[in-house]
Amino acid sequence: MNNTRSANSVVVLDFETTGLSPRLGDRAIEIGAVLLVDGKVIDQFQKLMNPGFPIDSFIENYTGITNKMLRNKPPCEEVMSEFVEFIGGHNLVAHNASFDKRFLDAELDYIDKSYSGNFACSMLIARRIYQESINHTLGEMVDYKCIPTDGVFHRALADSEMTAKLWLVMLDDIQCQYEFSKISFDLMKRISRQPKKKVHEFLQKQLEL
DNA sequence: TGCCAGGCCCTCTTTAGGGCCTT
Repeated sequence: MNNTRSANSVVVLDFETTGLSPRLGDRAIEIGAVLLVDGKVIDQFQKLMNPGFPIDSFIENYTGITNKMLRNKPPCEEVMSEFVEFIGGHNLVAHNASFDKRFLDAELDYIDKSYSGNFACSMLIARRIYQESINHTLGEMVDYKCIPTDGVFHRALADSEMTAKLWLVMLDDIQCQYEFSKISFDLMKRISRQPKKKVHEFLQKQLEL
């Protein structure tokens, strides 16, 4: 179902992990993701995984994921083998994508697998198009854009669903403000790379092309 | 030996420093 790449499809993902750095031994403990096609969620993925060592109390409190919950869960290698099939050839989105990309790359290295899609970062785009917001955390963006939630934060599927909604709101806002008939994933990536002060000028120029 | 995230981005910048984001 997910093995084809569409210009209008993207997998929005979020990891919960044992810490901030795979290079220092941190591992994934949960992956959540939704597949967006033509602006609609048509599939989702959520699994807890056992990192092979106890998680500390900070992570238990931060995520609500406990050592007891992970005790009988499959190892990261097994879950990530399933998840790479879910990703297929789709492009990828995450909030602060550099973090999730590091963990995705590290976990797939363990099982000698890879993916072909490109990453876009919803946080970098939000910083450019919502420059007046006090900050650009996922929680603040949800409040700022009045995005409905079920009140769950810092769990992988809930955060990936909120990021997906934010992604669609940003597409809609850009499309309405600049009267684009269609906005590609590649254009969103290019927006995220523009200097903040030149984003407006960049988008206006795109309309003239 | 001991320490340890790392990419992005702004500014009192570029021979740097520090805040923002993610867990």
